Amino acid sequence: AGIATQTVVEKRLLSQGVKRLEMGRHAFVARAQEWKDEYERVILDQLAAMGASTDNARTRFTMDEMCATAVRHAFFRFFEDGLIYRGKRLVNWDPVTRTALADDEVEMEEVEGHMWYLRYPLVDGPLPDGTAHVTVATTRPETMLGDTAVAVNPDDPRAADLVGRTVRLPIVDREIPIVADDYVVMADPESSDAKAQYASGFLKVTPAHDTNDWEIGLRHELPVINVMGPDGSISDEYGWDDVSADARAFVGLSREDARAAVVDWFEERDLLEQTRDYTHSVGHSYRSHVPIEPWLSDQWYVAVTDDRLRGSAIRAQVPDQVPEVPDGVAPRGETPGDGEMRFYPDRYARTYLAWHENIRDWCISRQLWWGHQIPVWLRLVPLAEADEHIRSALDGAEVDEAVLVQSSWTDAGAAHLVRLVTANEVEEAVCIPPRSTLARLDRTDDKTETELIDTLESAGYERDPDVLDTWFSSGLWPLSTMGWPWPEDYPETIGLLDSFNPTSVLSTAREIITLWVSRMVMFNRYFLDGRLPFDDVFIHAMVQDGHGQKMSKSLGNGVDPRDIIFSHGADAMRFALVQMTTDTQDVRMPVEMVCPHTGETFVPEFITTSAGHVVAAPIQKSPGGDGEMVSVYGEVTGLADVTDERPLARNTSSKFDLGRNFANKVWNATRFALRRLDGAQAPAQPVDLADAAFIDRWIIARLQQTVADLNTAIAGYQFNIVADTLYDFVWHDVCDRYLEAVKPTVDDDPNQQVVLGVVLDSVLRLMHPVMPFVTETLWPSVSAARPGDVAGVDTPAADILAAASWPTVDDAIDDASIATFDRAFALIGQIRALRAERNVKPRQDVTLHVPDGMAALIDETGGVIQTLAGVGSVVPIMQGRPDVASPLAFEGEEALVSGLVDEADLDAERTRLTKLIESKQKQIGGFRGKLGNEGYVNNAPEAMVQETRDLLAAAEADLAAAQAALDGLD
RNA sequence: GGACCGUUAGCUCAGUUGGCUAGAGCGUUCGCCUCACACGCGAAAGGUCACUGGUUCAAGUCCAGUACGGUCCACCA
Repeated sequence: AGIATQTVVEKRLLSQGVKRLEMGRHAFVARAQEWKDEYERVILDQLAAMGASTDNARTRFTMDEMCATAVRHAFFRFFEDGLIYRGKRLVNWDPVTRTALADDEVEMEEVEGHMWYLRYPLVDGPLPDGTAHVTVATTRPETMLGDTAVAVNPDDPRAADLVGRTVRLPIVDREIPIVADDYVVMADPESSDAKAQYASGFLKVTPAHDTNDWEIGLRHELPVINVMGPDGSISDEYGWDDVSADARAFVGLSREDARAAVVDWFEERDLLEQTRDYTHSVGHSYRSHVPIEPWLSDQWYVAVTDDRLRGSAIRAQVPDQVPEVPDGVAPRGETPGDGEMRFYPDRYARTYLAWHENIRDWCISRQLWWGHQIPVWLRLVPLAEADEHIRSALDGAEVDEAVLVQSSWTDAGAAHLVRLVTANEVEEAVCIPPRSTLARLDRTDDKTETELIDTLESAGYERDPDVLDTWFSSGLWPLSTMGWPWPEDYPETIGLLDSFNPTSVLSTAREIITLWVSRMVMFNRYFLDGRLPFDDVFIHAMVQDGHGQKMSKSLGNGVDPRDIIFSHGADAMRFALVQMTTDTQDVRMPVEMVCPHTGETFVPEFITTSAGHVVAAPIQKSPGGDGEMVSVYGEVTGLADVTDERPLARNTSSKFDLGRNFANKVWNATRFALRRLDGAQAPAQPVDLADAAFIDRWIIARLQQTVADLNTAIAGYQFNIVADTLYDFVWHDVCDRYLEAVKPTVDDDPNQQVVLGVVLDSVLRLMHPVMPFVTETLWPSVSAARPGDVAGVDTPAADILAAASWPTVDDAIDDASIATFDRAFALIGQIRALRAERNVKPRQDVTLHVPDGMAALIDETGGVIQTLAGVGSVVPIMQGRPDVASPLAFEGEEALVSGLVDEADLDAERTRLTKLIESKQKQIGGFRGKLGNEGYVNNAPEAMVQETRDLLAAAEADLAAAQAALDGLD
């Protein structure tokens, strides 16, 4: 619910020829609701397609009745506690759509404009040095009608003579003071700062039409004169009451026309000193794309700078991320939640802190129809007609100063905010709580909500037409979705607040730390006695397109997850995304498109059209060359402006191939294993690993190591490590090594069948969070097929994988088996390399002639080396050298492989061994260099130095073995 | 203007308190339709870790600066 939605709905209606103002508020909100329902379905479809484990019975929308109650209750509480106030402030006003915009809805654009230098004559005549005027430099001459001062930097040499004097404002004939203010940039043509180059040293101060001037106005207590109306035209109806005869001619002009007219007026009277071209950045409305107008209007604010809100948000941070709260914030205390909120990665703790240190009160009113309407009724009455207690409360108050008083609208004792709008007119504001809160207030009258509103409206009150900023209701999310404040009114929510608030982690995007995270923390802590809404905040990376641009709807470079699911499947998409989730700030995803007609894949181009939009497609130049024809997948759809057309093609990205292949691998591996487990008998006892084959002890050890690694990674929100760990274990250890190794033995080894079943079962459990669909699908078959348990591996049965327990780890991981396997695999690697080099067919077994040490390893690993390296027989090397054999050096010993080829190729052997010798020599050189360095030997940890010595010894032994082999060739 | 992120193999990226010979996937090259999987199996080639300086026995990793790309904030920082 927000400005974007209203804009989209408005645009849609307009395309049907319907205007918002004509259809009326009620009908418009109904249309917006329809639009929201449509997109809600899309979003819920996406979530379901992606396999989000959400409780769909508790889907919530921030404008649901339950959430609306929370919003109104929260507003009422803040109002009563004096944390909501009303004040005149400059807002970012869009004169076209006539709405105020949030700062983040303003887009800064570089504009090529002018700097005009205007002369304002001194009132009391020239100075002794002849100075008769001051020259102000401005890019917005039309606002001079509202000038109430001229400012100069106190360090400016001219300040001494001029500060305290007055100038006569041309056109308006208003006498305004010259004041000293540090904000003013001093003129310096040599400066690298454009502002100083263009400055005259004198700044016209227009508090009603410029945010900086507003601040200066506050510092010098300057009058605020608003000379514009809501459409941006010059007007005398919004606070301008000294309109001179000359100025009268400007009233009614648009701001653009007024600018030209003011410049002409000055030029005609020789008061325009000069005009220079000037490029500067100007805030534009993201809706209408016109320059925004800083405009004075009445808005509602939340006093987030109050220590109860800002201070509480800061105190929530863990001390090791924020050791000390900043000055002006109460220290952490015994309040629950203090010092308990942690950001991942760490750096975002500083982002959050910096925002709160510099926070300003939050303008929460929006001139929209779509949203929670502000629950306040307002009326203006002459001071004389106000209630006695209001008059006395306002006694001595200044204009615009708001005062909370006891309300007279009901005897509930509720608050009532009053404020002098002018010296003799008072604005009364009454907040009405939601029905459920009203019913619980301790009061003696029995008026219902409707009756109260009737009473107020018959007394001349009208409801504020504005709605609340989206983030006001979003900030209440952890509360409003759990039935707060009155769960007893929603039986299905009873107990939820205590179960899910605080929740363990909030996962969100960094751009939302200020908008949303901050507000949730402030609100939750305020309303629940300090309780945090969540303990951890995980800020994930953002996906950018292949060019490093952020994906966005308006750019059209975003990707619908359903398109990826269509091309690769949900599990593949999830796996790839998890793997991309590193702790950096952003990740790139090259986007391709698939043409629905030809099936061909192409990289879309994004072009900015004359309308300022971007579309994707192969681009063709129009024949006339007077514009770009946009051809969407072969069909020319017209010139440029096709942003609302959903592309006919689907997006895809080769980024997801890896995940698709992995899902396929798991499926096939399971298929294979199930076939081998078919008919397996359940043993009476869990298998004791001491009785198991070496390869079984190894895979269980690797399983346990993997579980431990996954647990660590998950606890630290290191999701890319989770994906990589799973991939490495499942693909390489389970599939490439274990499954291959057990092929010859598993059919006849009941214990191995049990281990295989347990490994398979565990793999599915470990992979389920990342790839839920394929694993859940395989689960029933695997559960049924696994014959038994392995002692020490806890995998209790479960009907549904989603609800199956996570494997627990035995503390004592069999590291020895892992180390032994690594040695064996190194030998396997050598034999395989040899086979590849000689083009030995996979089915062709070779013979390995081994020395004693290697024989022990082969023995210990029980056939693994033979199976994985394609070794048919192992014979002691002492029995003699075969005629045709290739030597290899392993752990300092020489072995021979025969059966590779029929004829010896001595040159190939020499080349290979020489290469090996060179590489060993290089290694040895490195190790010796290190050990020869006294600094290293003396300063590095002893274990590391010893390790280097061992490595050196091993490399030297390998070198000797390789050298012996080379010599043996002759 | 400020803050933050990135720059490592042709491409997309790992590399958490500095420490073994800098890794993965894709792509490339060679050999395989080996009875789970060609979305596969085995092997190989490929990197002066953006640049400059510094700290250290030791720097992809820490510090300072530069260049390029990106994100956010902009009254403030």
